[in-house]
Amino acid sequence: MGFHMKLTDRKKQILKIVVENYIATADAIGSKAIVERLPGKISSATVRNELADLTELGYLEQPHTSAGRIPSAKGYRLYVNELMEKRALSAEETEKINQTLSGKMSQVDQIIAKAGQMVSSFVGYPTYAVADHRSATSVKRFELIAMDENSFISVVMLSDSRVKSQLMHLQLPIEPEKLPELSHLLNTHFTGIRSDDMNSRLMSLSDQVSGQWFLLLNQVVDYACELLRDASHQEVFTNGASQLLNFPEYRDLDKAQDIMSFMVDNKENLPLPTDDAPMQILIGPENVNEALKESSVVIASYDIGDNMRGLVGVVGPTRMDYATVAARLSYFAESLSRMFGKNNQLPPKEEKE
Amino acid sequence: MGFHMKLTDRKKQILKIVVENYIATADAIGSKAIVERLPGKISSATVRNELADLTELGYLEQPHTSAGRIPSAKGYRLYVNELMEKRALSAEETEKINQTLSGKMSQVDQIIAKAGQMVSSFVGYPTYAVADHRSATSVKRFELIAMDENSFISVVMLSDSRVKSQLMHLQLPIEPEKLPELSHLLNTHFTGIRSDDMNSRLMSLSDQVSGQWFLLLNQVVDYACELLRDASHQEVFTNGASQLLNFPEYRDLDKAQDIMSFMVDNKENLPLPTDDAPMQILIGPENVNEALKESSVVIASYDIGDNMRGLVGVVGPTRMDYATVAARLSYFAESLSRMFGKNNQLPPKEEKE
DNA sequence: GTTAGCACTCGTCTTCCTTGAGTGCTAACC
DNA sequence: GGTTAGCACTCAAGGAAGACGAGTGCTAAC
Repeated sequence: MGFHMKLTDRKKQILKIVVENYIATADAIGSKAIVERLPGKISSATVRNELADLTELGYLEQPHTSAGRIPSAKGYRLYVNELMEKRALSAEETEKINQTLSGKMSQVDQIIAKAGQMVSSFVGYPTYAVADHRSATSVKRFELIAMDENSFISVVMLSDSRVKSQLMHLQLPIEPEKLPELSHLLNTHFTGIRSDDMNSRLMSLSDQVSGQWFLLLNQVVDYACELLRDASHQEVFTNGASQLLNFPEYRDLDKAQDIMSFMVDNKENLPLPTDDAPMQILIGPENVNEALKESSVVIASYDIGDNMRGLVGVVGPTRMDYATVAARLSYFAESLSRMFGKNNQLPPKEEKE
Repeated sequence: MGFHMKLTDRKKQILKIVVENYIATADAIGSKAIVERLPGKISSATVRNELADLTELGYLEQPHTSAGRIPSAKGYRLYVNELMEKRALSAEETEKINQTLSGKMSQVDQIIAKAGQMVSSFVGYPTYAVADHRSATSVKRFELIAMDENSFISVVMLSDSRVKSQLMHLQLPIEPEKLPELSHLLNTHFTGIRSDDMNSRLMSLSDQVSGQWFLLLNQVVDYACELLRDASHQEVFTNGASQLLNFPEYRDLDKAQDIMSFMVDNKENLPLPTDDAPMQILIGPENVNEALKESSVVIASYDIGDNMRGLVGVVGPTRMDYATVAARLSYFAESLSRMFGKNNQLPPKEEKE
């Protein structure tokens, strides 16, 4: 048996049958059952020979001597790369997706969260969703609004077009007329910079402004720093994690516990795409994370606004239905890009400063 | 055997032993083991007689003829109401809580979410957290900030002191000077009312303002409506749901699936307290929700700001360690109230209009 | 009211056996 | 050479039978 021998067509065909059978039934398949699904008339003994070869080459595994064959991670990989038929979505499926998308969504966080939710219910696997900031976030604009003499609202617009605001209170009263002046100060000194630089800027102002003003500035700058920090390690939304318990591979309570706690409590280190491909598939041990070594992840990204992308990851057992998931997920991602991408939502903006 | 016969002290003592044993081990206990934990010298036959009585009265159950006794829901209830010793927290425990609480939190949503998280890790059971608006939310103040001639920021302050804001785009350009005028319009007509009434108000303005202005108002009012709607069915945060899988009562995959999907995907109808008691315990079948009939929930509430309370619920099997959970949870709730309650955070405000 | 004694119940664990799907190998075939 | 029939072998799964033992309920005596 050669090392880098190219697989014969028949071997590939058999591998494909094994993979698809396992995806559908979670059961090993034997030579006899394979013969039935193979087009020509071939004896089971022949198939057994082929199976032995495929096993030796590492594409298949047998759980125990008399149990038929199941795909190995390497087998899945070959299947995904070469054998899998890119499924086209049926008219009903695209229709259903379009319908799901038609509800209006306004805020970025909402789009991200909702996207995960929609994908999950549509592909039938749990998902996670997160925003991907392509470049460092900074503040684009400050605005202070007087409420009464002891409190005011500070509004902070970030470079990714999100706007955040909060009510703030003061120890000492301030005349409302002063606020525009302070806003101006903030806008001239604290926009377009990274959160790390904010404090030093603030310090350099400390002798130019009165103590009372300084306290106020400090409050607002603190708030902005907090926002920028949050922006860098973004919230991860997960959906439908409990669906995992339906799959027989997580019947083992320990495995279920592992994967669930990872999806629910440890969301932060779910995998992010490593390159710019529109879609990426990580199969079993290809996942760096220990808790995912027996699971697979399909990740897609889509555009929202400028300088931002949304990510959706689908999580399932290694025998996940890659063909269907990939088809649906990529259609989803494309639709989302079309709806919320740069061209559609935001008028082009030049970067500040 | 009388109907409303008051239980003898010995019966109560035995019930207590059964409950606490079951809480600790999840196993039924028999007469012989009970004798060992009972102070005086009593024979197992006597205990058997007592057990038979308690079973007939509905406080105990036997899984099968030769399996000892476990508490029924009624037994738990008696235990919680009368027998449970209110645990005092140890110095280390209060210290640990205080330490956990010392990190600063600014925004209301953050407090809610963080509280659930902290409680979960501290009581060792999953929790859920939600904000409880005591009175209907309305808009307190609008503010529009010009960005460029095609876009502006609308800032909406709600009656519960939260401030939300969003960037909005216009089809037709508008002169920035007009915005204060429009803000004023919004503040006079759309503050202090319920979201249901907003549309009719908007309609009544439709012939007083130009079409272009109307579009803008419409956009802002829509946004406000959305916020008010969100406020009424508030987001529910859950934490540590996967811990449930540790408990033997959820070893059954179907039950695990039920409770997990309830905690993760169906959070909205986790129980809210039915009265104003600072803490409430719902035992097994006392829960209205089908998925919780075999679980218990301990709910506590705490004050944040004016007109708002935070809720934390602890979810676990019926044999949850009520004494410990209750002690820790109530200390937590009190501490949170002390930190974020009316007196500390917000200066008193009179209601608008 | 309490206790000792005893027959009885019933879930759990272990052992042993059967069954059958699936394999790998050999030898014959085209 | 690849292909096929035949056959002995393996091994997980499922079921039956029995031993074990924790726990009960009842009776009769204290």
